[in-house]
Amino acid sequence: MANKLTSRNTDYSKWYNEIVVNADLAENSAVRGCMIIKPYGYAIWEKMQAELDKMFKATGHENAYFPLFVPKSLFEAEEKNAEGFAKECAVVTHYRLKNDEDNPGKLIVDPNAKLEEELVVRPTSEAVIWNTYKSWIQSYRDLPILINQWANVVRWEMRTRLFLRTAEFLWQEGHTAHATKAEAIAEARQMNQVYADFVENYMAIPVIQGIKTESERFAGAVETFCIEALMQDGKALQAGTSHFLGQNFSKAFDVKYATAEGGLDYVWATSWGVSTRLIGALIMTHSDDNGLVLPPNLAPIQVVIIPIYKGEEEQNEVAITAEKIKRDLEEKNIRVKFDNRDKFKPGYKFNDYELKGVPLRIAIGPKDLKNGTLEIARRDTLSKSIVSQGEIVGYITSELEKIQIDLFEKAKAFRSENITKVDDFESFKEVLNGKGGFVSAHWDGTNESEEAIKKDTKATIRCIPLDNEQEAGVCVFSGNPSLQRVLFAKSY
RNA sequence: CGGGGUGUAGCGUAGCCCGGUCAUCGCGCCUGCUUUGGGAGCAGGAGGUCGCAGGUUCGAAUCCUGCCACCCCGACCA
Repeated sequence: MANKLTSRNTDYSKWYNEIVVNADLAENSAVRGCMIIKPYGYAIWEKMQAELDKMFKATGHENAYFPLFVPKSLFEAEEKNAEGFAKECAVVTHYRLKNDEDNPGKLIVDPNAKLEEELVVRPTSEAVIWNTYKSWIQSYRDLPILINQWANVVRWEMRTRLFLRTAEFLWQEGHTAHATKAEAIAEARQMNQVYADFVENYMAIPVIQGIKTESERFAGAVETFCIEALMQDGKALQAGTSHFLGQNFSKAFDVKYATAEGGLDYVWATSWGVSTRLIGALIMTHSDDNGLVLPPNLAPIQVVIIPIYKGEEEQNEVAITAEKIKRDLEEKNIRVKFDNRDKFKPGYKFNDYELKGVPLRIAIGPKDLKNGTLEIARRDTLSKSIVSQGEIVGYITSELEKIQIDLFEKAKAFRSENITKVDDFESFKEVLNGKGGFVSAHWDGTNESEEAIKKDTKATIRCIPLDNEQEAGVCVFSGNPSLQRVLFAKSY
């Protein structure tokens, strides 16, 4: 039987809406494609932010904040970058409304309040930041600058998709400046590694690190590193990118520094980012027909305690033990919720927390009080076991660790099954249209073949894996010689 | 912007061809009683300018015209 969440052409938004997010803002279309993140979903994002932030700090970065608005003249300074984003920019042209004389109670844009220069709502912040760096950098002593910003950005996509491609999204963007090319490349690679570590260790999503081909590269970058994940429906998802920007931005914004040797040189740059898209990746990697499945390391609630009772007296008795277990677990820094609401029955709560993806559930009722036991249920496997109250803290602690590992291993096994090597174009198409997933195939390295394949199959080159095995072969499309296999997939 | 489709309560829907007790049903919401180890049952209740504006008609959710919005497929994409 087809799993709702894993079958092809699934409307994931149904889950999103029920569980974390409501994208439906208004009858008024202007904000279509934006998302409302509900408290529970935002708690997941906060947890992700906290962990990423620690990793950024550990690698020497600091947080700062730059403006939302980018004067058009700044925006267009780096031509390739500007061109790449031009088609999806929201632009502020006026700064005032006034009463509509023909339509009492309504407002119109005041034509007298037209801005001299339009303001682009940032789709990314390179322009503002490099314009600022210009005044911060004079000497090699000012380098490196290692800054990250947590912000929202706007990209007016033709077609939006909850979490994966919303018109506005939350992200972090790191922007660094370096004295040497080697240092900047090392930084870009390092941050890609940080992303891979975070996504694998906290989100339990296996990723492939690689570099993008020219056509998939970030506009304005010399090299784009990425992490690519595979969703349950066989489509690939770009989960994060880290760019080596060369001297493109320092030249565009004229950011030069005095070298130690007394010369003058342009600065080397990187930028890197991950976004709320990762929440989408989380849902689409682990969840099942019963709702979300959250890895313990990110779950806002790791353990929920559900009391079972008849009557107020029994409820009070159960609550005493439940509260004690809650305290014991919290002492071990486990995030616990005791849901003692009388308005809902146990069965309802069971389902509710399954929908929310809470990793472990403890049920406690009269039987357990009598026997000194508890019923523990795992969200990922839906299995139940009876544990004695005295052993509960140790049991929960090790189960949470186990779930974290099991989720990752399960996703990794799925991915392994869905990387298929093919050597001719017929089987290439067959795999893509059949089981999907990544297709590992030889490619001659030309734009033309890549483009032709995309046109024919809708598959793109997701990446050239880092440390890729070199292997002579022939391009699956053109038959020309090839040095290595690359990963193709249909993607979000 | 090209090709297809839809718009009825907070959500999901029936009715539209063939105009007239047609505003239907489910979920959710409110009240009361009974319930509580896997989404409770019964009884009662609240909630709708049938996307908007015209038109045809004695009468329009239903037919006609115009407009608006949204969804799916393409170009774009963290």
